[in-house]
Amino acid sequence: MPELPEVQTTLNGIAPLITGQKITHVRILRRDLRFLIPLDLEDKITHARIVSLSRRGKYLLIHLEKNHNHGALIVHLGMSGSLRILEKDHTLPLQKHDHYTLTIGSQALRLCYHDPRRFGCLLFAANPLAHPLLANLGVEPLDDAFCGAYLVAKSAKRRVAVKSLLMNAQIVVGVGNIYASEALFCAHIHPLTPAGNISLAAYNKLARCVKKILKQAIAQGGTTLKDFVNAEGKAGYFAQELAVYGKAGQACPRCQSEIESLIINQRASYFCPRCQPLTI
DNA sequence: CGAACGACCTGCAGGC
DNA sequence: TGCCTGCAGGTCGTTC
Repeated sequence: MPELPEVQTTLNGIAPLITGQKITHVRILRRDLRFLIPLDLEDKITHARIVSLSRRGKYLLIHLEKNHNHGALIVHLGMSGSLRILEKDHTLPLQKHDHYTLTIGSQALRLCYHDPRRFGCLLFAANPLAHPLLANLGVEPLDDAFCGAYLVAKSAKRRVAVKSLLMNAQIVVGVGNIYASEALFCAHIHPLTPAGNISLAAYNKLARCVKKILKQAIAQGGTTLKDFVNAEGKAGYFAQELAVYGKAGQACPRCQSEIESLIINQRASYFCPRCQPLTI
């Protein structure tokens, strides 16, 4: 579910409410997420102060300080995860698939992690950017370093489908299955085009399209297809802006041709055969 | 090294 | 109604 815009939407929602406050209680109902939640996590973060929040790719980082020691919670939402705020007067019991809660401040609110498939993770690291999960990540798509020249350099002599390249987190982070299809449609590039065959001009356009699509999605609060909810438990609105994702058989919004789908790397891909001709 | 693919886990839609 | 299959926003590890 969550790609970069959904993670950013989550960050934007919770940061103003929890920054500067202390984690007063940690409750873990299930530790067996994608990685086991470390057994010493509660000890490490209880009574820590939340210094700030940041994002690296699809990882949400909650920076903490406790007894002059610094570190960060590394949160990943996997395919089906969400973090939401439970207000003090939220007396409903936790729901199925709520796996942990962090009580913030004087019981005023709790952060609650919900994840049916348990592909997400919760870890703690003194230096999160050096953690093995983060250390080898590629550039941020919204940074200036992500540009046509970068894509040309990274795709040299590579024949993978450009959609696979775009979804390779060692190249560029945050672009998942939805936004990869959308960006390629925006850039008029067929998803199966061998990555090494694409010109600088086309890659410049693709980089601009990735940024544009991601920024639009963030502005709309992310995409809700099934169950993504933001920190307030509300849906995102970018789904209504999607041009091709999930729309096989429907009319292309640009040329009215029928949108097609195919499987690339075991992931559904959507494109307009007329707007995105395959040029090998 | 790059590339393809199975694995992890649950829920849901669709076919019979 | 129930059973079965396939599919879902991610990404790591194994294999060729």
